[in-house]
Amino acid sequence: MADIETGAMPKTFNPRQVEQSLYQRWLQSGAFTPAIDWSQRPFTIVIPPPNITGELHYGHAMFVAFQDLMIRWHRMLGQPTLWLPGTDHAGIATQNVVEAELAREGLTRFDLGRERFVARVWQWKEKYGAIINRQLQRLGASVDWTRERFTLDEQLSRAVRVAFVRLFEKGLIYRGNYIVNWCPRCTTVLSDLEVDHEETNGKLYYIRYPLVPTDRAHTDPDAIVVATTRPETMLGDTAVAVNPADERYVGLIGCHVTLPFIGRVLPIIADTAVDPAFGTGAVKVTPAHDPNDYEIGRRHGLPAVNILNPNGTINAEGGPFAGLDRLEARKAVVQKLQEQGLLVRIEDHVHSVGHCSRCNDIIEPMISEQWFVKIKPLAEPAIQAVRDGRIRFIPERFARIYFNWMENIRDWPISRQLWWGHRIPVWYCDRCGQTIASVETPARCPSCGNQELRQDPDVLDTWFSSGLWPFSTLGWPEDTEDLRYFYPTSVLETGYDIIFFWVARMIMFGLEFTGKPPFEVVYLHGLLRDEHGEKMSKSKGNVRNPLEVIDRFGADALRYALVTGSTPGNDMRLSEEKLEGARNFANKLWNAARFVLSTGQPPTVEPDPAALTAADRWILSRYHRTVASVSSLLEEFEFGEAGRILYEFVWSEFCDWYIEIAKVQIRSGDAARASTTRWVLFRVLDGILRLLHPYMPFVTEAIWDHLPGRDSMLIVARWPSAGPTDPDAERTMDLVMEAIRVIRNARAEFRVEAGRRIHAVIVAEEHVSQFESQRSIIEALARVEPLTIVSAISEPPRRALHLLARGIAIYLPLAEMVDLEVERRRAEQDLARLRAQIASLDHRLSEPGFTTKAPPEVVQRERERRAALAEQIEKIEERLAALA
RNA sequence: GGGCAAUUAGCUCAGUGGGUAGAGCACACGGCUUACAUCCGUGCGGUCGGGGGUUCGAGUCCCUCAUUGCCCACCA
Repeated sequence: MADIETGAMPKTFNPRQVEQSLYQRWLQSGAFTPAIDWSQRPFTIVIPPPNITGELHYGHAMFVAFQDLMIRWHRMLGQPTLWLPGTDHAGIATQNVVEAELAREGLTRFDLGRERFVARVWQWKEKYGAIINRQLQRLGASVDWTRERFTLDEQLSRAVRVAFVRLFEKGLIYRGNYIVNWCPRCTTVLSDLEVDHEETNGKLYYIRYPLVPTDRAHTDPDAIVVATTRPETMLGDTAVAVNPADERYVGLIGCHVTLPFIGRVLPIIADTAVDPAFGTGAVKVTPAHDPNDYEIGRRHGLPAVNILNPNGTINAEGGPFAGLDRLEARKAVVQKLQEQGLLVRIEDHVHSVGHCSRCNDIIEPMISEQWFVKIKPLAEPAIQAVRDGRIRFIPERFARIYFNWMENIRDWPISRQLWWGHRIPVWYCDRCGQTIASVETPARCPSCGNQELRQDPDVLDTWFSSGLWPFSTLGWPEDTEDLRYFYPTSVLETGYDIIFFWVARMIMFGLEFTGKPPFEVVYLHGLLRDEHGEKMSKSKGNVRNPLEVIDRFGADALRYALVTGSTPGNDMRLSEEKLEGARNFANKLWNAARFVLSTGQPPTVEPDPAALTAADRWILSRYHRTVASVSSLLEEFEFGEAGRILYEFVWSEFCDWYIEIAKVQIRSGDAARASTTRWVLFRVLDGILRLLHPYMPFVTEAIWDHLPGRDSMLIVARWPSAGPTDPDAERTMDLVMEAIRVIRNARAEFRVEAGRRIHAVIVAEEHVSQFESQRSIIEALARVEPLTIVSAISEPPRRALHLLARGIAIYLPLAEMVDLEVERRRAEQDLARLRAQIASLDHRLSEPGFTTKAPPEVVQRERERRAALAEQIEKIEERLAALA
């Protein structure tokens, strides 16, 4: 090998050898930390803070790939670029994993008590926070570690309290008794979003409620039958309802029944919410444990009897069933009903049952006193911001999903009966009954001076703090320089599954607290699925640690596969094959660089354009086109397409063609030509490294390291700008490459030994000089010798293969291989194909509307195609005549 | 009950101002051609889910149906 640095470059790219040290060098160079420069517009992304519940998985690698791509690209554009890292305390989720850990030690959180339990969770946070950061580093995330945040940091916690108090003082936070989703396992309230509904094969129980004796006299039946899927809730019934228009029951409205087991006397009421077609048309009403019944109860002033303890067991209201878990109570109630002859029948019934999204326990609707955010006043401006384009969703369709949710949004229960999270900044004075919301812990009650205040024991929904993330991380509520400079952020990149949980809340809070939309663009990637298309989840056991993949294929391969294998908003599967392909691409680039470096030092001065060959000018032209299209695709967030274009350019054009051509030019014996070729090789390689760096930061930086004369790292190199194209050179090379292709094709078809050189005649017509200038390239790449290039021939050679390249005739006199009969058949087949093409073109051109209505350039192009086809047909006909 | 996506080569997927269908993998044939066998060359392979419509022209726009997946919805 000729030399320079390639000695240090192994034959295959070894990511493990370079990744970690390159990351350290980036980090130490300070490239991740932007300098505030008010003369320039910054580019900012705040990381979607990973939950500290555990290690990162594949899905996280996805957001790293996209965000780091944008970040590195903008950094190369010269903008002050901030990617702010951090993690989320993830209230209920983290509390659950730590509780599960305790359970393995035979403990519950109550054994530790609140303080010790929270300390235990902090230990967990330290451990997993560190693991997550290590994983981000292995992925190559160029985040600014000097600005790392955690949602429970003191400053961010203060932001939470300030936000709460401001909403409270504005009357947008209230406390009240409403029916909510209750998870008995987590013993906390949940928002609607945290409840997963699953279709379940359940039962519909028909239960007889006896009429009170006084009512029995004037009616026919002595009981009314109701249907329910949750018979145990009958313990909390306070009425039976029928539809007022239901003739079966009109006579019973106003009568009373006796609730079995409990003995409570329940009125039979009329309410239009009752569907006469369902069940018996009579429904038991349990205002405390069913949202519908809650509404009915409100309309009719019914009492609500809560029959459940927080842990899901039946409380004293359940009489004989007190103490049983609700599901055991169901069985017991059914059995007792049966014994007493009150169970009419049981039907199979499919219905959806709410489950806790965190622990999967069955959710119980329950009346409970909670804190709520009055959401409509926040939602309206948030809808407006998207509607008027201040925030743009990519892909756009998600804006509709956002609107649909925001327009039907319900008040947000924000208190959680948990220990891990931001304590609600509200204190109660038990002496005078005052409720105090305060950023700082109040010393005494402002109205009665009582110093013994009791803080609300609950914590806030974890998404309350996440909603503040884009600005709390930059210093809000303080008016910091970071906040002024980097906020609003540029792009919010995340999965479409947390639009409601997170994106919507950030928009509402951002507008409410800062008066500005928190970001300009919401880019939503699809969810990562396994090779079988299954959603990845811990319970399915198909989650993979990205580090395992990085160890096998390299971080570049993982990132490239994630970014190019997907379309925004569409799910993707990641297969081994895709990862292999991406790894191979990194290796291809590595080896292209090894070749370029092996050619020796490039000239330091740009060569005279006149010294460039058509091939040189062609690859430079193609490179400039690539720069232009990659840049514009990135502007349009078409990351996958830009990645594919780069792949195509690097592999098919630069490696497969130009490098092969360069070998010929370098070995031509012409020192000047060899030198300009080296210049072109280095020039294009340099550009490729820059363009590819946001996709494959490690391999590109590693190669950059070997390039001569680099005094700074690629991470801070400038993004290239597109130079002029050279259509002339492109046309010439298109002809030459096509000629080489058809010759190769014929060689393969006729089984010419790969190494054998054969004679070829190109009838170049007016292109003689173009072919002549590329003679040595054609000879080498098509393996022809001697090569005869003529403008015309009087008589075509008889015993030769006749090929056409863009209408140019090429003859391969392969006397011993050519069977005239076979040749004739080939010619006839070609002719038939061309005639079919020309016929369809003629058809189009003759259609009345086409020539008049289609754009002139389209018509023109079709005419040219027709002319070219006609010319080819003519040549083949001549050839056939010659063969005859 | 609403809504959204997907349906393109054997497989996984691109195809984003409508203008002659692409890639990777797989497969077949031939190659260790001194950057790379994680490679090179050549080839095979698609009535773009069905039906209708708009248009000179539809994978691309509209309607409809089918299959699959997902989201939303207080289905006792």
